[in-house]
Amino acid sequence: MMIQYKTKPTAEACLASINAVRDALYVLNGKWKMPLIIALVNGPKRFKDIQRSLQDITPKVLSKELRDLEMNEFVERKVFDTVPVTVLYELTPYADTLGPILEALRAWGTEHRQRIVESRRSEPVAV
Amino acid sequence: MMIQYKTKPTAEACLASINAVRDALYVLNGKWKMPLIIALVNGPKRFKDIQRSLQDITPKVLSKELRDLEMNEFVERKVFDTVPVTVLYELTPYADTLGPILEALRAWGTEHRQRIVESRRSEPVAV
DNA sequence: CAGTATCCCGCTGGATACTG
DNA sequence: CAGTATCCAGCGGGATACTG
Repeated sequence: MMIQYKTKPTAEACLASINAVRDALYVLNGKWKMPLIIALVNGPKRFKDIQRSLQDITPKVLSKELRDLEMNEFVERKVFDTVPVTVLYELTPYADTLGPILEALRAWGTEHRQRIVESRRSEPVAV
Repeated sequence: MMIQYKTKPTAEACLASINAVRDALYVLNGKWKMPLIIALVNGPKRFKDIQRSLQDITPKVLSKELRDLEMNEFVERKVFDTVPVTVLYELTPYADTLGPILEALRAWGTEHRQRIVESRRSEPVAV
């Protein structure tokens, strides 16, 4: 059984789970948000450094994703008055509450990749 | 700290985490896949019943999502030779490995909704 | 460095209607 | 019931170029 219920699962409990997951996905949607948060786990980073961490994200998209994360209070933007200007992006304490989600995704993704690789190995080679 | 590392986190470990999460998101992407899986947690369901569980999903989209989940071996489609035909969709054991992800999303989504509701309460009412 | 400005393509996914 | 067919809007998101 996937989700452990204290009591026998009712249709209402199931619906509540579905809606809770939809709420979560609503703010974590898209290709980049969760990887981006992970990129900031080890401490604040600059715009360009995040771009490097995420490999092939374009500045437009990164900018938009960072704004989204700011609006949802996952990320704080800090500007330093240097020349040229320095900007740091830092996770908020609220972002830390995403820990279990990210860890579960990381663990599963690792296993999943392994599974794919192994199934490829046992298949006839397609040329 | 969001993700617990056995040793001091290196840039490589961070990159590995990012890629693992990206792998996971690749097969779980979109608005419906995870809610759909939850809808099947309590046992196999028929097409129409899934549609009802997910409220406003259209048959076209549901059909496509189910095919995607079948391809990734999360769901098995079983046809029964009744009149009219009966089709059941059932989770595979592999879908069960998603348990921690879904539970983490459910728990976080529940808290998050609560947080939003509370912050709304303390704000001036916008008319 | 830290972004913005344009352009644009493809996919997601909704509306509606129809079929075996 | 269990879908498919068509049509279509929106936007996620990439490419490229440019700015303070």
